[in-house]
Amino acid sequence: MDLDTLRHSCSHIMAHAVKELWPDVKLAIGPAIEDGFYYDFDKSGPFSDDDLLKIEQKMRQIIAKDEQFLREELDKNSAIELFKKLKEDYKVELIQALPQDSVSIYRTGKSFLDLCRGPHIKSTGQIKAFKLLSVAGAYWHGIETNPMLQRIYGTCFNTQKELEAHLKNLDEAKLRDHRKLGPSLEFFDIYHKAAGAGLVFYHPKGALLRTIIEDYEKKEHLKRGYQIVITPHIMDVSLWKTSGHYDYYKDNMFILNALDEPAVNNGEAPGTSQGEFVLKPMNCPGHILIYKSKTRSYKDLPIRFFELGTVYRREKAGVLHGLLRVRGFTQDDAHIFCLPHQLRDEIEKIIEFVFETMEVFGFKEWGVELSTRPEKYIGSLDDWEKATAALEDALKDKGIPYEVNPGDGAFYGPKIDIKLKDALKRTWQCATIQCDFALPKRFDLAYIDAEGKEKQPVMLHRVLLGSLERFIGALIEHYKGELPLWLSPCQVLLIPIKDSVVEYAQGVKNKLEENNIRVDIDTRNDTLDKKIRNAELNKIPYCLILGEREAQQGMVSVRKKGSGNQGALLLDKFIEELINQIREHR
RNA sequence: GCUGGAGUAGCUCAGUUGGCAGAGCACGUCCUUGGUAAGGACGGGGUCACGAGUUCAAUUCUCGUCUCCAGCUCCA
Repeated sequence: MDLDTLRHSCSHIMAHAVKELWPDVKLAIGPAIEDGFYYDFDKSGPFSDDDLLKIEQKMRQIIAKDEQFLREELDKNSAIELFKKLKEDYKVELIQALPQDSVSIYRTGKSFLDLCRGPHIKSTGQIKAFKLLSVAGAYWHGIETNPMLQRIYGTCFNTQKELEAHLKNLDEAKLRDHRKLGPSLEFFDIYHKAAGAGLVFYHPKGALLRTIIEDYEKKEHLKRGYQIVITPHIMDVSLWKTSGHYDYYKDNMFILNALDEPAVNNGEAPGTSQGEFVLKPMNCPGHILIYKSKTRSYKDLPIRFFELGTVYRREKAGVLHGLLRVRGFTQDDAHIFCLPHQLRDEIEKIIEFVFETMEVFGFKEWGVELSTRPEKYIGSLDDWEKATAALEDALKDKGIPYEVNPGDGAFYGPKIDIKLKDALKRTWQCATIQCDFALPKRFDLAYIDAEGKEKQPVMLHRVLLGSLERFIGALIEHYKGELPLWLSPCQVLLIPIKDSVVEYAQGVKNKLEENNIRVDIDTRNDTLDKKIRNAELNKIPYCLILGEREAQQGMVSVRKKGSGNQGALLLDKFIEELINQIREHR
């Protein structure tokens, strides 16, 4: 049975049940979605968890009756009359918006009918396995100013077994939640009371993880002809007016008043700032200023500036979510200034860089999307076409399948988004490549061409991991907190069995550290079993158990996370094997 | 920002129909010196999210604020 049809029918049965329990409720829409279905209702009070159980029960009764789904065609006007009589205002509105002359409705049982294009299953008895999951508010037509309806989510499968597997998968996702794992592994926390919401504090282990990631990225960027730059966290408001960010995102920027400061006169907007500064929400204007600091020749291009740039955005309270949406985060951000004919090659290089980086971090699958010009945009239509074509050509050149998101681009240019898929096949927005003719124009960027004439360079914005915060969240969930060896903040934990071997353990620690292995030592007064348990819970890749036997022979007893005792090895041998394994991992 | 739910020790959670606040883990001290996932005893730790109101008395009831959770809208 086609799952979409099954789920769509299941959502009708849910609406049927709701109408029987609460006849005054008005129906909105109820489609099948990925993994399930929902139906939006207009009801005066909220649905409680108990109500969900009641609805499920009623649905089971309707399913037990095995009522037929009967299709009827009606002309538009009589359909409008019918739904007006039923006081289904939302349905009336839907029908009025439909272009065709006739509409179809479906009846189930004596009492229930619904506007619907279909198709549906034959009868309600074909539903074998379903569950209602949650209630949430949702705007009518998804528009913020419209009334808020109540949406009930549910899911439905062909067999009970598949349903249970899906529910288990949902539980599995909960176990991987970075908001739980992150703090419990002492990677980070997100204080709310003392500091404010949406601000991340990296604890030593998380800061170490981030440092490892940053070091890797710096090295790779230098290798590929990028130059590392560092720009200020606050910059005069006039700069953001020039860039256009102020007009588009003023409400989402942190604006600092420093009225005792004299107005900045940067020659561009004299006197406009009156000592107002903006906490940077983007790194591009900073990089642009560096580009503009001297005359550039066509021979210098492409110029690739890379910055681990920390930006702040005043996100609405309701959108904050763990490490995925925060108010302060660090991007692995680069801006590439190039000649028009270099554009495609640069884009292709970036795409290769992205894919290689994803693989190094252990992500094997991804989806690619091309987003085009939005309603609010700057720049000329001609430039937008050129930019979009450049991105599209690069994707085609590389033979990369992609989907198009019309109108989803940035205000200054179209973009390619690369969404990686984790171990549970969930997608994470990380890399993005944006083509931009607009900012070079606004900032009057130039290079001198072979004939000595001033020309305008093209600019690419791109991030690989996106926000390091979000990426670390993705890593934690992908690996369930069990990071690969090369990323583990602590790679080896030394466990001396008793006080008399602590000195030996200290020697082992020094030796490992000389080989750049990250190592901790647990000298606390706990039993061996307890220390091993702690190491497992902290997801440390290797433990070395050190007692009299090992100390006498210069050996270490190796315990691998998840696979237990590996037996004893000479210390040198262990180090050799470990180093090989770290290399192999990436 | 919107709709709904929630907030008790560092963590996981009991509890008080309005009358001195509880457990396990974690932490500290002592005993124990161990061989591959929790050794034992004792102890410290709380403005019961915050602010008002009702009351002889509020962690408990009412209102407001903040934060978190499930979504919606948004995401340069």
